[in-house]
Amino acid sequence: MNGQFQIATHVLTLLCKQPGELLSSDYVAGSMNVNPVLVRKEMRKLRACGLIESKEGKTGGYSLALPPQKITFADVYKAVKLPPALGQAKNKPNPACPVGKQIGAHLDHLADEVEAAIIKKLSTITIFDFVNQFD
Amino acid sequence: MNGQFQIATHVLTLLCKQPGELLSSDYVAGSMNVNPVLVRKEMRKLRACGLIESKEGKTGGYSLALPPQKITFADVYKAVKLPPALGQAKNKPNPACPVGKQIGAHLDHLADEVEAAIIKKLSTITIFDFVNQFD
DNA sequence: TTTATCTGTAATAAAAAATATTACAGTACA
DNA sequence: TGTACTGTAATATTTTTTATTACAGATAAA
Repeated sequence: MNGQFQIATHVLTLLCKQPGELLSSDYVAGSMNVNPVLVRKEMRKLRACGLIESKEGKTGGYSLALPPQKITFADVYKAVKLPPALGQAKNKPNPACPVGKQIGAHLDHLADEVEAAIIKKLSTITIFDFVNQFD
Repeated sequence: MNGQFQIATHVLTLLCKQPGELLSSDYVAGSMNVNPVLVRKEMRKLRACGLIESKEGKTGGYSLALPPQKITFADVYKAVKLPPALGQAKNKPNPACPVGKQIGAHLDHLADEVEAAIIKKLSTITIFDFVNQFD
């Protein structure tokens, strides 16, 4: 189970709904029953990609760095860096086998195509679109 | 790390390259440095979806149930049943929060769209295409 | 200037998932 | 009847994810 994308999306949704306000990791974590440190870890990734900003110290917290119309889920997906959708083999196949020798490269190519398809789909949906679905 | 899709693809590739022969789980497992029981588990899924056939007893083993031109990676992906590409949250968000109350349904919808995009892409590539890439 | 409340980060523990191993019943062929 | 497979369960090991604890550093307010 991997809820990193969900954490990132939840925070971005809250930030989008409360523009101007700085939200703390404790507040967000409470709103989603998750540990505050996990929230801060995801926020680090989002900040590294320029999607959010953070302020330290008392009255510190997180805010959007871009208008929500400019943030797509492709940006979120890339920032969060989930494991590949098709998984990843742990063991090296037998190089003496003609199939084993080559299959790694072909599987990598297939995985790349799938990641590209995911990103293409996600790039069509912004945080703004997502939040507008809420009542 | 999840190598189930890779195991299934590796076996299907070997079966495609050696048509008519029955391959044993031990043979395949040795060719990819993986445990034979894992191979048999993946084969059960592929058989449940009608992609392969198996024969018990001495001289038993696995073979394709369809011509490789008829097997797409979408079939493989559905058979193997990987965890969702966007992950899945473990904890239920706070229902008292207006965002927490609704976000699950919206995230599910997004996940469905991504799975559909993956399957659409994978449905364009057959095992036959894949194996033809090999020297 | 001191205190309170945040972020940032590391270290460690606990929980969950994937893989490996062992074991053995059942099947089919020689 | 012995051999070599599949099918499957039970268990152990390894890996990954999540939770917890701890604390340094930053910033605002008392």
